Amino acid sequence: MAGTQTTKAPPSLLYMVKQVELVVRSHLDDLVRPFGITALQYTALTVLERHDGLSAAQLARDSFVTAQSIADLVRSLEGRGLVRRERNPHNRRELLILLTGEARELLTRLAGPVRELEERMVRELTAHQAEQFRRALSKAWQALS
Amino acid sequence: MAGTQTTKAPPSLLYMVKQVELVVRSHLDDLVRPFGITALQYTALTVLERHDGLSAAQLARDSFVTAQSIADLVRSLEGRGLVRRERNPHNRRELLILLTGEARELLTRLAGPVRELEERMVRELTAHQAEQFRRALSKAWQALS
DNA sequence: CAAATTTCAGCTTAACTGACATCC
DNA sequence: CGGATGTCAGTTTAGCTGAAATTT
Repeated sequence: MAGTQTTKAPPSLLYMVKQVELVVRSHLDDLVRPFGITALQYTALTVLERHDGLSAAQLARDSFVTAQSIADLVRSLEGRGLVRRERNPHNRRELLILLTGEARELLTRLAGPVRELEERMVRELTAHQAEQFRRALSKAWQALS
Repeated sequence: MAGTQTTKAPPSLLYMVKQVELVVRSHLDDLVRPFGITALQYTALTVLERHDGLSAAQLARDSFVTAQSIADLVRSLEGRGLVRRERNPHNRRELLILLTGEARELLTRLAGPVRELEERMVRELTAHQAEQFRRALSKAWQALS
């Protein structure tokens, strides 16, 4: 104990990351709820948008979760008609996960609102600061992975 | 649709925030596991460290969760001897949540490792960039709250 | 046979809602 | 009584583990 503390310690960076993620997820849930999906499912769809035809095992490795957890998520997306699964012709044990046309339409309709949310998140920053913010997040992710 | 996309869209800021939070929580869980608590419980303790004697209702409002969820968390911390609850003498329906000496010792012992984790997160940034990162997180949180 | 992928069954945790009692 | 706080009971969701089947 180094003397009496006159100013409170600021929230840690770790805490602030958590708080930002919490409030982002809350807003994202509001945006996607009318489409009958959760923020988690939406995020999985955007991952597939960048890497269509991933297998569940690959998706799981990229997401820090077990294959089992991904299986549940994919099953729910398949039930909603947003993904279909197809055997990899070169490796018959793999099931490739592919976006359906309905999913692509959903992603197109959500692109604007999601971009607005993202712009709102950085509205107090200059364009340069927003870019630095992106780089800092990327470097933080790399440094801890 | 502005023509054919030749380069993949980068991950969105929203996605990167989520990924950083995920990997931070994973490391934090590793740090606190030997003490028999979860990252979530540790985070609650650090909130109480900054605002000791909060009521469960206040804690819930600050954390975007229901009073019921906080009650479960507080009960588990009380069972581990890390907080005690005391009636507010001026308002007998309120139960103030107070850190115990054991919790303060635990926080002291974890302070170093947690600081190291935080330093690792920003090790690819200059001191100035790390400070800007903190400000960007703070502004993003405010803009969405 | 060994490793990778998927699937099946069951479990745990952390959130939620609703109903209720207590207190100011 | 009305509003805030806390508690009790039950539910849901998202993650987990372990075991088994299939393919390379």
